[in-house]
Amino acid sequence: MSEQAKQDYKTTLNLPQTNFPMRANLPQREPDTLKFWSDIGLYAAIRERSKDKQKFILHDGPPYANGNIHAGTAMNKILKDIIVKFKTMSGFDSPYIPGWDCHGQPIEHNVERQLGDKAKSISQVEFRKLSHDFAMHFVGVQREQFMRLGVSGDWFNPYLTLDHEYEATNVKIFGELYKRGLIYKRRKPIHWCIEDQTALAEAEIEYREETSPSIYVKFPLKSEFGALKGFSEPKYILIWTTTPWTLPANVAVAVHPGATYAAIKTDGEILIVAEARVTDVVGEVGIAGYEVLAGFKGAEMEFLKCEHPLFPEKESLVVLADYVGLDTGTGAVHTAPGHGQEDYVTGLKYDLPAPMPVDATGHFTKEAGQFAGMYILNANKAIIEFLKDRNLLPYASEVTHAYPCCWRCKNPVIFRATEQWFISMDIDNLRGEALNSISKVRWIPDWSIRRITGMVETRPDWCISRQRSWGVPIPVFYCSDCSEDVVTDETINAVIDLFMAEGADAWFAKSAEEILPEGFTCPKCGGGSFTKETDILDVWFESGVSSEAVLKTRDGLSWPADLYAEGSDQHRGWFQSSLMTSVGVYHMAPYRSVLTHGFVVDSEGRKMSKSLGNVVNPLDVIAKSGADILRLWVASSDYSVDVAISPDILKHIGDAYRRIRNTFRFLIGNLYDFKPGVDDIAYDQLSELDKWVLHETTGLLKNVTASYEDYRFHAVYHAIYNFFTNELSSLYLDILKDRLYASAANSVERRAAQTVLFEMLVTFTRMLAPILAFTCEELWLYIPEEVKKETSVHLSDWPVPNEKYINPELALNWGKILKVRGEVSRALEEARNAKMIGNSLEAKVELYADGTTQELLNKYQGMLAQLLIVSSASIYPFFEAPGDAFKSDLIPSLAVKVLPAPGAKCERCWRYEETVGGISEYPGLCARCAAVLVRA
RNA sequence: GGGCCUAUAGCUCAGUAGGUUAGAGCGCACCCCUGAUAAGGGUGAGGUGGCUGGUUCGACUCCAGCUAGGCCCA
Repeated sequence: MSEQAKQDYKTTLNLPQTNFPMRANLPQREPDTLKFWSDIGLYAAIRERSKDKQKFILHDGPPYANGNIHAGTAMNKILKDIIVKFKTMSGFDSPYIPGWDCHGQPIEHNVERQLGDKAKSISQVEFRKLSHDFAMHFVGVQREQFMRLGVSGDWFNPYLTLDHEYEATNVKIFGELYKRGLIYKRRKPIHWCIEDQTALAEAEIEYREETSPSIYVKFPLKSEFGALKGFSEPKYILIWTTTPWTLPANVAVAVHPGATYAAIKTDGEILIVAEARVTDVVGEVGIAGYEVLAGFKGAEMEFLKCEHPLFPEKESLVVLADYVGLDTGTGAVHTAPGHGQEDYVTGLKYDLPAPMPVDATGHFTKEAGQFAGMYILNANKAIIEFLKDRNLLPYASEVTHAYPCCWRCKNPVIFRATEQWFISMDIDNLRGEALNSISKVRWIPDWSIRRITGMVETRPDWCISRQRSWGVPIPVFYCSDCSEDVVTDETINAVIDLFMAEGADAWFAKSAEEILPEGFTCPKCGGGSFTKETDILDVWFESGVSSEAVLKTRDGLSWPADLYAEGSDQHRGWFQSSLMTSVGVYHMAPYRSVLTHGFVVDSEGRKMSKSLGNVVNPLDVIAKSGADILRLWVASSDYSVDVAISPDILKHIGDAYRRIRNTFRFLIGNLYDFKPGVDDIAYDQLSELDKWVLHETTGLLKNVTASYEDYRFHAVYHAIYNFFTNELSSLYLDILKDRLYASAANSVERRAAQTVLFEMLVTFTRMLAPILAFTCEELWLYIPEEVKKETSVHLSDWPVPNEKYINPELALNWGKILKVRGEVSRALEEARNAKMIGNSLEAKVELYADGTTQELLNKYQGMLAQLLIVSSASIYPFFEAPGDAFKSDLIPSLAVKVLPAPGAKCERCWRYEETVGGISEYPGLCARCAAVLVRA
């Protein structure tokens, strides 16, 4: 037979034909799909199609509008999109309104940096304009990037925290909380730059090496102390400090409750020092000889009173604090609640006053007595001298240590207590209500509720004021006559109206009188002149009111949200700020369920950082491999813990993608001549193998649907991927090739196979659409118009399991048959290694079995060869098995003998058949193939 | 330092109310095919289950400690 003739037979086969490319080329193709979605107005079409369905509201947490997206934000948005797409397909109206957090210090900081020296000379209104433009620029950048991920949503009508209506919502909620009595004012220490005379955020602090005084100060003990009864010498608690200038604000001495303290007698006085520090302190102070009089726990000293070392008429209380260190110093810490975060917390605990004798320029006020008017950093010397004169300073030296400095002027900053606004957790039991609300929310994964509960139980009052420009002003007026805060329905409504009309900028441009209603007077004193609060709201307050600003005000949404889905850091952030503002006003959580995901880390589990060089940029991944690769990575990962990404991991995902794509390509390629609705074969006429695969597919569909509903997308991925590999590629599709290629094109057996393939194509395309948003849309193009009613797969319905396909009895038999098939594979491999066969069609298989195995094989005798992809298979009793047959370890009483297939190789179907040459017209063909050609 | 969380083959994941030789797919090695072909099929080798103790007849599974890592606080 010539090559020419062989070629001729090839043309008589029904080989796959398709334009669906094997290589995805996603970076080039995906933008076309995006354009298609845009052209057909996909998001609006989904809304229209879903308008009467039950709502499922995933409320978007607003990312911060600066910089490009990163792997974490990409993962977050993809997760949300998978959820929304699945919910949409499975019968819900699930609108998605993306949002952005547009105010705040980082943007302000960036604008200041861009402005350089000009920053100080422009007006607040001008500055806010620049900040606005900066934020809007990145809203645009991120919108493009999120859209490129394939995330569908109302992208050109997002919610922005700088929208007028949104700004007004803050005022409304503030007013409600104020009316309920939850908002109060109190002094709190903040970072303060005395050079620039401004408050600084943590991010604006840089730590530099600075030299400070290091002194020990004797605090004269005034109280009787049981442990030292009987000693008449003057007693002192010795404290250590590196900031002598904070001593005028001292109100307490903190000791560690669990540490042991020693009273040592020297030179006619008694010093109290932590026992662990005695040796060092004695050495530093230069005490020649001493005697330990007593030892006692720090806790025993609680509430003792000392004389203030600078102001003898004042007292300083001994308090307990866990943070007191015993590695350096004296084990007793000078405490000034106005000058330090820890001191402040201790002050709250003991209800201590927080005097603030330092003004904004860094000079002592008259509260500082004899030091009034001094510049604080120059006052160190004066204070040290004063203490020396009073014989209260046994030790003075210097230390070099990391000290917080201003990012701009590089000068050391100070902690300085200023008036701040707070939301109380306990005045009206907001904390209790919040905890109660938390218990009614579904938290995913379940450890999430422990985390949020623990945090809410212990969190301090929420400081909601910031000394900043770029944000929403705290809507409070002050009476010029009586200095009282003025917040009433009238003032709140006036501010709401103003913001609705002109935005929060107007607060900075207009006077109080211009904002307040004509003739408004102070409710307390009747005064008619007012000033405005200059602080703005914490941006967490702003994002916290998003459910109010979006879900309650826009058409087509509903409150509370069905789901919030954010990274685990939001337990402290948005989950809480949303909860508090909502509980404060409505006594309930703004969400029914909260899903949280881990952070993106590298393959070692370490956070991504430039210095480690392990940063994976999602934009690079999209440009190189495509957004669907990123989406598949998200789907494949268990996000309930941290999620790893690396070039290696992405390579594996790329391999998996190609496998999925090629399996689809095989389905499509074999359906080129199949007309659904015309060529379908009824279920009853399908082969058992076809029925088996429909049974398995239906089971898979049920599993996958349940996994989607539980937000367990990695289970979806693994189930589908394994099915493609095990059930389809290596089994069903491999077996089907003979039927599809060699049977007559219009034969029942081939049409039956195509009926099944088509069903799988449609089902799997929809099952994967929430994940492989682009690829499935591409696949959708290959589904005939007569069958699909929708222009986009994302407009189609979630597949419904067909109960008719469920056939447990059949599945049970096939489970056993496939086990036999596995054993035959082993036997064939042995024969292959022995060079007896290459292709399995070169083999004839003899199966030796007993009992139920034999019965089962007999039942399926007719399709055994096809199933095993060999040329012939026959069954014999087990006892007849030849000694050299392959013995199964897995199935007792099963042996397999592989022999070269008798007959000749059919030039068309490549099976070895004794019928080859039987029909003279086609001397090289088997009876089946000859018959096919005769009929054609 | 505190709270919450994680640690199963190179990778992504299963699993166990504590009980025979810990699973899957990928990857890898080798083989086959060349009519899914920058594809497809087969076989096989990979795990002292982060470490150390404890409870138990028996622990990957329970407890404690430690190590590494993550988020949030301090």
